[in-house]
Amino acid sequence: MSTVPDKPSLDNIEPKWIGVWDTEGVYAFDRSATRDAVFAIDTPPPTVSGSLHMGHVFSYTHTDTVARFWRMRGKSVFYPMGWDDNGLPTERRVQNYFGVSCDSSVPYVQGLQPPFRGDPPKDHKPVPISRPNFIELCEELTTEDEKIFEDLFRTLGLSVDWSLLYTTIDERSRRASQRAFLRNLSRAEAYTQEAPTLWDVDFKTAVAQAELEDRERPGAYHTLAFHKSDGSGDILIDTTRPELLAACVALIAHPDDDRYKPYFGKTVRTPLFNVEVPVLAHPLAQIDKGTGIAMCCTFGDLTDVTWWRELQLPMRAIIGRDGRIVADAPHGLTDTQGLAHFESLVGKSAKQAQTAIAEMLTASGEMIGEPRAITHPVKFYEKGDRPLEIVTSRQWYIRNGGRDADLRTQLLERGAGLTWHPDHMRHRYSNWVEGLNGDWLVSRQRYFGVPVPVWYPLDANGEIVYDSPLVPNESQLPIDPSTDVPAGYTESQRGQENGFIGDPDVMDTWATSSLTPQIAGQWEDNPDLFGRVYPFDVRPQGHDIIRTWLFSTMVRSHFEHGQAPWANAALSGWILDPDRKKMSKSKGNVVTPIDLFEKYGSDAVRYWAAGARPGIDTAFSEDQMKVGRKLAMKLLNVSKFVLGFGDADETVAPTHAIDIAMLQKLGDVVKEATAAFEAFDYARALERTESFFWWFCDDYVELVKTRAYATHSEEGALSARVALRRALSALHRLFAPILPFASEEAWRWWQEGSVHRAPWPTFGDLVRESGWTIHGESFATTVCHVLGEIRRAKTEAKVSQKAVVQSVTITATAAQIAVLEQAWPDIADAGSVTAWTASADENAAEIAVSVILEPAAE
RNA sequence: GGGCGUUUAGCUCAGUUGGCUAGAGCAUCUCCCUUACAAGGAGAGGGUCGGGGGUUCGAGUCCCUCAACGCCCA
Repeated sequence: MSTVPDKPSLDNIEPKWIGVWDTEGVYAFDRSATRDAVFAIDTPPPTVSGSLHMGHVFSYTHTDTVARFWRMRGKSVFYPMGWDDNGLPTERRVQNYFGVSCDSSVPYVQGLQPPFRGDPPKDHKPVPISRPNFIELCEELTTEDEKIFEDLFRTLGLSVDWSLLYTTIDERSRRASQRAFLRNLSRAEAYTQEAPTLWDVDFKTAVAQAELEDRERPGAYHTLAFHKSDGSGDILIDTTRPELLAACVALIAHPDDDRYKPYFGKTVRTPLFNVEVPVLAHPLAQIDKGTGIAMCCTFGDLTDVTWWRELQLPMRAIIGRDGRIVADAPHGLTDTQGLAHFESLVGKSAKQAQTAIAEMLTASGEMIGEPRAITHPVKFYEKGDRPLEIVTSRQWYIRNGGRDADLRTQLLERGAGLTWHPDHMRHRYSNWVEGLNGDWLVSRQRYFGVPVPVWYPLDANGEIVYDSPLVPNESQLPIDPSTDVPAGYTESQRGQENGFIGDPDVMDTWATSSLTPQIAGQWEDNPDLFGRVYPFDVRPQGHDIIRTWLFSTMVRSHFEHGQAPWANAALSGWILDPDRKKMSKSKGNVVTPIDLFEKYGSDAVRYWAAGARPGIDTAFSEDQMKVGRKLAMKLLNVSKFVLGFGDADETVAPTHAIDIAMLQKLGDVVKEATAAFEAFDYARALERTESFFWWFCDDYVELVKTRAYATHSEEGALSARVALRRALSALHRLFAPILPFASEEAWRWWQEGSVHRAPWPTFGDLVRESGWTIHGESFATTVCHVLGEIRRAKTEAKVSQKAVVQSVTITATAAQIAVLEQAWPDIADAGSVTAWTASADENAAEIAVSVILEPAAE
């Protein structure tokens, strides 16, 4: 029995089916399924501090189609969602939304009311609040944002099991993050070290290599005269950072550079400050850059750090963590006039100091000529606005192969062992790992994050003993060392001599999100569950974060479990606007997903997303959404039509050749779509299904509809109805991963349960009978060619397709004529043909069709 | 500078191990209010497959080379 509405509609089918799916638990993960019966997805937790955009819709749809496919293939699909609310983006949003800033020195205020809730005026000065108050506001705002995200993902039709939801700041995540860190620490995979570190002077935090980006910036070469200590003249160097002159510790040239060979081992005196520094050789000096000899300062760039370390140079840091010149003159600066020069720079920003020092150098005659403007790449924190400085600080690191060739090789092998979709993305991984130049810096001097879970003893002088950190027992996790107390101490000993102090830092967001398989799989908290899902089947993500998220997840799993965290990595491309520019808020070309859902329906938006091949950048296209809506509507309409012929005995075998041909064609489509989905190529699966579907509607249904009405015989009608219903069932299921709403709508008119729990179709579902000898594809091609010629004749004569054809004359091979004879009654019905004649010609290149229309009635 | 990718119709893209006259959708044009669908249907026009060279009976597809664009890394 089927119940088909008179007027099928896509209106409001989203809330209708979302509700039913929830009630029926269609997407619930079966926790009793063994690992081999599970398909586990390591879903990317989106950052909730931004708005949802088309990029989310795009890539999450890709994953969802694959999830739905495997669910229909009988797998218990582990499809969790997480919200990445941990970290700097949230802090920033909270500052802007509430008009506050975090200040650890401010005391906690019970029931604090922030000055604003949204849109503080532009001239508002942030109100400093305590760290606990700040974190409360972070939690308040993320809770609101997460609700919006969930609604949107539900409307998109993601088949997520929402009971598996996690956030990267929740208790379970903090526990997993701290536990993994402590285990890294116990195995010496994590360590703390005081070292030069890339530092963002605005955010006042260290940043990791993976968060850097080069930006082309204007700069200027200043030519400075250093004075040979023996008084025999000057050596000229070019520098873009003269403000660091007081931090100069050496001049460095290439060992093969004949111009400077005579001076290696000798010393020069710096301009303005009159500090004696050595002239040294190092292969990183570039012979063809500037004058070929550079000043090494502590620190202007990463090359300076290398020189400083390898040549064992002294430290003369002059830039503070606020980006300004520090008050204390560096070691070695003793010259009275030099000290006066330095004094005039104290407190200036790097930029101000540069201007000031250029003036002084000009006055002293130690700058040769004018500064020459250039543009050059400068390192920035990817979220930052000012160039990074390098300051020395104590930080936590996790080894990642950047300083260890063996580990690097192991991690390269892990990456090589993944199946990448598309395959060429593997190069992004190996490229990055091969280029690592240091370990992974995980500590951040921020507030809203997972605390580094250690304390340090204080010695009798109140000095921190970094070498022997105090660690909590795993059963205590998660902890906050700023409020929790290490074993054997009392709160009163915090900060006291012979007492203890908590590590003040939090871990970088990636240090937690690198554990999403462990967090979602409830590692250690629920070993039974973890054993059923880990290692995961697939990590879907954007290709822009291979170096961060994908790689860091690999590192953690490699250390903790000795294996890759997943078998597959599926990379999504970018969304481009119709002008092929990357969509971004600043360009004002962002479209809100919710408006598109309302305008075209969720299925239509999914159709657009699923049309993009894996990993390929794709233009945003409302036109494609219109096509998707058309397709969804067509699916409803043809379903209504097919079901309108009434029930048919499903056990009857189709007898008419064209029916058999259609089923064989569809059987082949099922094979192709299945293979495509197995390879994560949802786009190919869609394309094959869709292309068949339009042929099915335009040609096959038109050919058989008259017969199916039982115009000629019950036997012929039954053959058509059985074939139509078999095909319809398979089509509903084939479209279900892409168009979950329309498929479900039509499926439930005549089937029990959800299409999303129905078994994925097989070739055998379509071709159940053995002994069919028809070649479906060529049979259908021959028949449809003739049908097409009849239609064309009518179009060219500018008459209705309903117009009666007096006669059709066909020249074709005997085999083709045999085909046409079998299908002729259907062709005649579809084309309103009265009579036909055929003559055999074995040499006919193609079927010749001559159509004579009946003269118009008038 | 190194790596990777892309280049096929006006636009967006398919084209799998080399194999019929290179395809689809959108857009354009023509026709048809046809009984599932007018938010529909039936048709048509439109291409030097980025350039050059090579392998082959045969190249959009394989090889070499050049170019443009994009991304990643240094």
